[in-house]
Amino acid sequence: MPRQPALPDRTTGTAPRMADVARAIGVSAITVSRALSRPERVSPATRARVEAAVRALGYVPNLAAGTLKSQRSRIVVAIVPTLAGSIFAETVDGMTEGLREAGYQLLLANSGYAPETEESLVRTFLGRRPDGLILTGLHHTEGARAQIRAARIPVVETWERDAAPIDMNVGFSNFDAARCLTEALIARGYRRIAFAGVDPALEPRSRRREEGYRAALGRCGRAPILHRIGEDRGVTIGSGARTVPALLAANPAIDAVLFANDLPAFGAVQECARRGIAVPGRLAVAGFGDFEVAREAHPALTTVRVPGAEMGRRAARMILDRIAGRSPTPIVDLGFEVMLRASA
Amino acid sequence: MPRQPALPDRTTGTAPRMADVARAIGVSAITVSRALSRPERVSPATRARVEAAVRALGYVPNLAAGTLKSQRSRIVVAIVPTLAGSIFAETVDGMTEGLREAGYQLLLANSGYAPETEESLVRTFLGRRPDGLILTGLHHTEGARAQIRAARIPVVETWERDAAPIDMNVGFSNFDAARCLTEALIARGYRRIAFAGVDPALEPRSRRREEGYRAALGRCGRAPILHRIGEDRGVTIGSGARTVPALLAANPAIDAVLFANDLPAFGAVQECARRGIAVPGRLAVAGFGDFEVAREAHPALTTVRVPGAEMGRRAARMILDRIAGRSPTPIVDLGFEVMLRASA
DNA sequence: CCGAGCGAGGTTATCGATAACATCTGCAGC
DNA sequence: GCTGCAGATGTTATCGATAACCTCGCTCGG
Repeated sequence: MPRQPALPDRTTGTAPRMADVARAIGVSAITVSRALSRPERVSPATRARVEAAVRALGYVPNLAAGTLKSQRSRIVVAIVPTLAGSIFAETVDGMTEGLREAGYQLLLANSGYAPETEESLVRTFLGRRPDGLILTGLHHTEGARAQIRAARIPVVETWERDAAPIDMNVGFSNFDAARCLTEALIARGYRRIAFAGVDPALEPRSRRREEGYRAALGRCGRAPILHRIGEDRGVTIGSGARTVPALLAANPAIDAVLFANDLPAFGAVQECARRGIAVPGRLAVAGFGDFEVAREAHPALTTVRVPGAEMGRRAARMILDRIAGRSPTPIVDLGFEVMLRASA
Repeated sequence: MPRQPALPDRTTGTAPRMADVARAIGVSAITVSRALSRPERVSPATRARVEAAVRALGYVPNLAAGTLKSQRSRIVVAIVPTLAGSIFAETVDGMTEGLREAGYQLLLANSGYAPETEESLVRTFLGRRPDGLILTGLHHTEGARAQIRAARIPVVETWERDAAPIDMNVGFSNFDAARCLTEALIARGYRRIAFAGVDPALEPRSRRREEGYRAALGRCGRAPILHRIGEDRGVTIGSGARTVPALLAANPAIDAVLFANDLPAFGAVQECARRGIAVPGRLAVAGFGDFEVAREAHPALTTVRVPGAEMGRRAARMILDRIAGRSPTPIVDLGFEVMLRASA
């Protein structure tokens, strides 16, 4: 049913359009558009009348229409593996923060760590014609990469560091972080150090940490001792607790264990307390991430601090810079910090 | 510059449109549209040709255009206070899960616990013409409520329970949960029970918990002992640790403390261990939420389990049901479960 | 006194998909 | 042979905002 083109027609339940606002104060639609999106381009008097009419009518601009014509959606898409477990949540918080100020919105998806899911998410979300895209990690399917490149929008990959990102990259070296932490353990005199990580095929970042650990051990001619955690429901405190007896049974001679994540490391420390295993006397424990629980553990966890929220903020800023025509540094290494505490 | 209406014009860098796909296989645009959104309405042969052409051209439908004409955005907006701290993160995970299967996308915002921020977020996000809206809690500004009602879309309020929601409601009673937990403490013989919550003006759910606590105490004629936590950076483990000495200094006679959140409760348990305060012998500690850390604490935390992820899934389902024209039960109480463990 | 220059606002065409309505083909039923 | 009808596909108008271009009136330097 065509809408009445001449009369205001406020009787039907349809939401007011820009033209309705314009008619109410006797200006054209484009003036309303300008008053709302570029206020400096209309006279203060007109601007005030537009604002009053907008309020009076309860007008809410239809951004789908604006997006269609202007080819700018003011949407940034972010794909993270999961929000649970607090690992990526603060990165996402950092992103929304930066984007909101600039009037951009965040369309969020979680891939559940599966690259194929990511690919199908990418396809669907690109349909919104986002002005930017933020991905977690560097491991994407070839199909996803092709689609992303074809979209010709700013892209930031986070949580890892790479010299050849799809477009831009903000992160830190999981490899170096784990290597430095392992070297710190070696420096402290531990010799039989195990690594407990999740399936490397599922979590590339855990794999890089494992490689860093191997590299550090290799330097002093020691063989790695690997243990898999989190077969159940991911990287939990409980999975770390269960690791302790299994690990000690399989490798009684170890004197330290490095977890790919603070949560299971914390669980291990707790479990050791329960079993009367001295930490770090009998078994040193180290984590990864420096979550709050690491500081508050007893003994406090030796771990690596990573720039979670800062990666989110920077990623948002890099996207916005590019949209604004500036050229941000395309590769940013935010580094990490080894936190030596009582557990190792 | 008008796009070539007759020739394919693949030379310019513009993304292919539906019309380009249609031209490539000699059908009309509407047939492509149908093949993609209602495949059962075109012949299998045509459908296959469309799919092939879509792949060949790398066509990605412009959802802004579709939204504009069809008045359905396939977007659901969710506003949560924060993603940090794992409280709401799993609720959001639950939402995305349910929505993705139905081809809907989640537009996420965090209000930082401030109703005024929420109001401005609502305004902006309604501009996307979402097909549904999921809010945290029942406390919204009058302006926000008016806008939401005017949008005439399905709305779900979560994390609290109310007989008169804006539209639909899925949650649990924070009041009853805290009351039951307090009564359980009383039943266990504790008499001087303190409550440690955040500023009630900032967190309505904490306030309701406090009221439940008061109600339980009132029944057995005891006066409440209140303590404020989290002046610093919100509800952290550390804030709970710092609470212990302050609380005992101000009220040496207390024998139990109920925290509005598991995180500070956990911090308190840890701090007691450090200070040699017996838990629950000298001081019983209870939390709220049943996060994993509660189970893994030492002693394990007495707390209340709340249906975090399930609220997200149900909220998504209720929205989708309404969109599909079904009439879901508008008010769902998912309940809670008092978890009696060793700490109280 | 005139025209350049600028600020304020208007006109028109268009972004890309889809709803609504129209057409066409083939086949069942009488 | 003809009507009716379902299934497949096409035509047209439109969703609501904004880019691009245009007009008008005013100020001000020479």
